[in-house]
Amino acid sequence: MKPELILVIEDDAAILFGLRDNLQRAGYEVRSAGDGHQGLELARTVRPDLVLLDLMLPGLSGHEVCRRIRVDGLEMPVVMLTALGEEAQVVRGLNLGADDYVTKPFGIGELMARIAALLRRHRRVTPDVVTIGSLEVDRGARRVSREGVEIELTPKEYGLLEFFTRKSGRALTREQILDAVWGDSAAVTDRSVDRAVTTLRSKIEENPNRPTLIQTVPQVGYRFES
Amino acid sequence: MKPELILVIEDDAAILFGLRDNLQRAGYEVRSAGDGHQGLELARTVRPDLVLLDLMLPGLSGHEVCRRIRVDGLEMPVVMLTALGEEAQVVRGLNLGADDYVTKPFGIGELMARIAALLRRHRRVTPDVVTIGSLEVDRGARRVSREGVEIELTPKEYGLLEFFTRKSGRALTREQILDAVWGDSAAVTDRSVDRAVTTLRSKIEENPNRPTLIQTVPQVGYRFES
DNA sequence: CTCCGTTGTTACCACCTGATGACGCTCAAA
DNA sequence: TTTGAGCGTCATCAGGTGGTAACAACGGAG
Repeated sequence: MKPELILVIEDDAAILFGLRDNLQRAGYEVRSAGDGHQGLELARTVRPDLVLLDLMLPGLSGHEVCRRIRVDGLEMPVVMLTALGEEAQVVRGLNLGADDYVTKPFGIGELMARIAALLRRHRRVTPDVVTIGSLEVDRGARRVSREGVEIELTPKEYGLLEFFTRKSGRALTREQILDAVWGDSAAVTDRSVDRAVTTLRSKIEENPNRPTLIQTVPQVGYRFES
Repeated sequence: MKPELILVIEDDAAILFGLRDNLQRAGYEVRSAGDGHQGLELARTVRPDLVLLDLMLPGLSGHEVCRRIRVDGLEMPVVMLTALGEEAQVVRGLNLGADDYVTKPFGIGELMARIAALLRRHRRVTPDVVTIGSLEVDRGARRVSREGVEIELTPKEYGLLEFFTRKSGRALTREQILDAVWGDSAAVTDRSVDRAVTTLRSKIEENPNRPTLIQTVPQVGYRFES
């Protein structure tokens, strides 16, 4: 099993050092950022398994980083680090989609246990390799195969498929798909979603004319079988 | 939307009363138990959406209750309530599968926010599905089925049915239905509602000639059974 | 019993939506 | 510079969808 990747967004170098040290000793891989913008960028690109997020940050605030992470559809657990006596802040953070918070100064044992609990719960919900019918999607290795033979997908095709696996069983609007797979930066028509779905179907469906994995939901978008 | 059900397992009557009061005011439905055995029994039978669990309990300890809940494969979030200065206990609790803990005395606002956050996260994974008699409407997947067999609906039919499920039990005028399902943009006669209801009935009613799910309310419109 | 307003049902067809082949732009590798 | 893969857009086409109309059925009022 690949070690789990934790992103620490924290501007206090001493605390960051302590966290990094403890996390690595516990077997996690660690990336870190010193301000909000850089942290958000890393969260988007390296897709950590969990984010440790200081509330007071230069650049974007911790709240804003958390909110944008959720807006982007990223689902990893987020743990807020706050100073004492900020209950109001905490409430706000939790409402923005944070999963937990820990008050500084914190017991390192407690923090590690919380992290382990969140990762365990999250893993239960999103396993690394997903099997739908005879199709196998290995999110860890970024590989797709059917009956052992690998299916080559382009980056966009894979991104679309991975998004589908994370939202399997739910009807997804083209807009949701665009936001998640293309990102809000790209100015793209939702016809492009259709196009991408067609090519993806041609590669992963047994019979692309009668798709079973990716269903069209008329007037809405698509649904991936669960 | 049905209110979410929270099970509180707590032996201190004063704290229990306060929790119950706050939870109900926040719109949750509350069940409670005063000892571990009874609490576990309730968790198994009523399947609450979340469990608030005191650590010190007569009968089974909070830890034991939590462990058995997980052993049983129940996946609802569990929040532990602990007294101050029990970090070791907390670590143990989190490792047993608790999702969070709160230290007494706690700020009620913080507790409520944590509860809301956990429910939100958990709900993201379990789509909301409504059951009327033997009919099952999965709003997340945009699917309808009866006894496991899927019923294919056109977009308009589904939109109409979903609207009905959201307003079930109330008589709805054709105008209300038009506004909600067709949108004010479309200039459509209210005979179209009749027609849509007819086709919908033909698909979802056991006996379309004697409708039970969608009742006609003469001179007004229709009512969906609740 | 008859008339009339309301609702159910069926047939028809204009329009829209989604699938897909073709094309061209961009970017990176050779 | 060339080449080719990736990908977004466009045009076209087939099939489904749903609105309208026309008629049937129903039920209440007089």
